[in-house]
Amino acid sequence: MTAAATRLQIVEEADRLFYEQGFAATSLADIAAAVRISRGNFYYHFRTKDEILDAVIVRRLDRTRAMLDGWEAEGGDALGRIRCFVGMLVANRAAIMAHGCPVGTLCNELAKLDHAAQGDAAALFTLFRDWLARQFAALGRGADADLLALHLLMRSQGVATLATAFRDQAFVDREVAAMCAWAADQAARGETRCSSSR
Amino acid sequence: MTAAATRLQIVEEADRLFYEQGFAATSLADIAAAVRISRGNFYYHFRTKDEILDAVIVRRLDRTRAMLDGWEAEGGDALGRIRCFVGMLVANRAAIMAHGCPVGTLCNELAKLDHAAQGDAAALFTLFRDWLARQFAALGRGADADLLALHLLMRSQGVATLATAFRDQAFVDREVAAMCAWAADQAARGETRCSSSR
DNA sequence: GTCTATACGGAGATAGAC
DNA sequence: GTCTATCTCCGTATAGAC
Repeated sequence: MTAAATRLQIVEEADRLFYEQGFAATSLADIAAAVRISRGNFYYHFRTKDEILDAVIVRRLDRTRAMLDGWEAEGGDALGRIRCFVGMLVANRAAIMAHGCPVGTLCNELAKLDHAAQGDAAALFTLFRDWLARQFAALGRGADADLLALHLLMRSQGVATLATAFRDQAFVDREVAAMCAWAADQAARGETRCSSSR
Repeated sequence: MTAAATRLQIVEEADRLFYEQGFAATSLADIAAAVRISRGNFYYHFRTKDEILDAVIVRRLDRTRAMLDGWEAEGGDALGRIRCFVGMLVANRAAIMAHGCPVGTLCNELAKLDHAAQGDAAALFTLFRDWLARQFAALGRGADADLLALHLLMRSQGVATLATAFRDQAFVDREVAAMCAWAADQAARGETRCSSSR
């Protein structure tokens, strides 16, 4: 096995386990068992557990950027792209009901640990925030695009937290529909403003 | 020191530390140091760490009930009582930006640990949910009072999570104002339905 | 690159003196 | 009731053979 391949596997399994069990509750032994290497080998690739966390966050940032770029490339309109974002809650419903939102729960955990990587994890939110703001701007809501982005991000986080606590699929579906309706309404207001300013 | 007094102090300090640092990250040594007892003494009052968690949740349930009863007794209308709920986000803003919502973060952590007390922690949410539903019912929204309650609870959770990640006071204040406006709008719809059905 | 063996500290929990 | 001393296990991390 090449060093890069093993390293990648470690990061992949760590990513999954940190999400499912949390960062602190996941031991290096857990990760080593998942990758099927010895605990000792581990330290050839990373010096500390925190270094793995950094690598996991970098991986998540990369994959999130790729996902957002993919939605952008699909060729729909901005409202359709916003629906892609909201659709994550449906696509990952089962995982979210079991383990919450990967971003929100990581940020919460690192905040409680007062961990140095707090800011890096929050950058994941910023990626979504800025991307959403660009979509709202494209809908003619440039003036408060960032506020609308934060609002939608906020609702997705609330849905994820309650979905985990209550394990209620119907609740998720209802709130997702409400978020889509809200987004469409915001888009309509953007249109109105355009035509009224002509 | 009487047994009851020491026990109470343990639960109080554990409550605070579980909130600030998380359940798993708080050691019995941390709690013992805060209460200024030895680690050994600890086991005179509780057999396991999980038993302390149970006691902390019971305490939180009791205090939450008392708080909700207090808002009920203050004598305002249902809309005012809903504003009391939303106002928690402002009153506890600093703590929430540092450690998140006590209920949401506990539920998230216990879900990841697949902990037996998951359901007990979720009962804290149910307390707020049912209380809010009663307020919406009083506003003439009996038909979808529970859905409205869940929606408001959802938004409060989303605000708490993003407040922790971004540490943005202005965001909290804006969303709180939006929640109050939304609640007033829901109340108005309740009124309308009443008058139109006359 | 990967392994085994091990050091070392801190966790939860117990025993028994006072 | 509270203490000190101790047990055992598991965590991260290191050393050195292969």
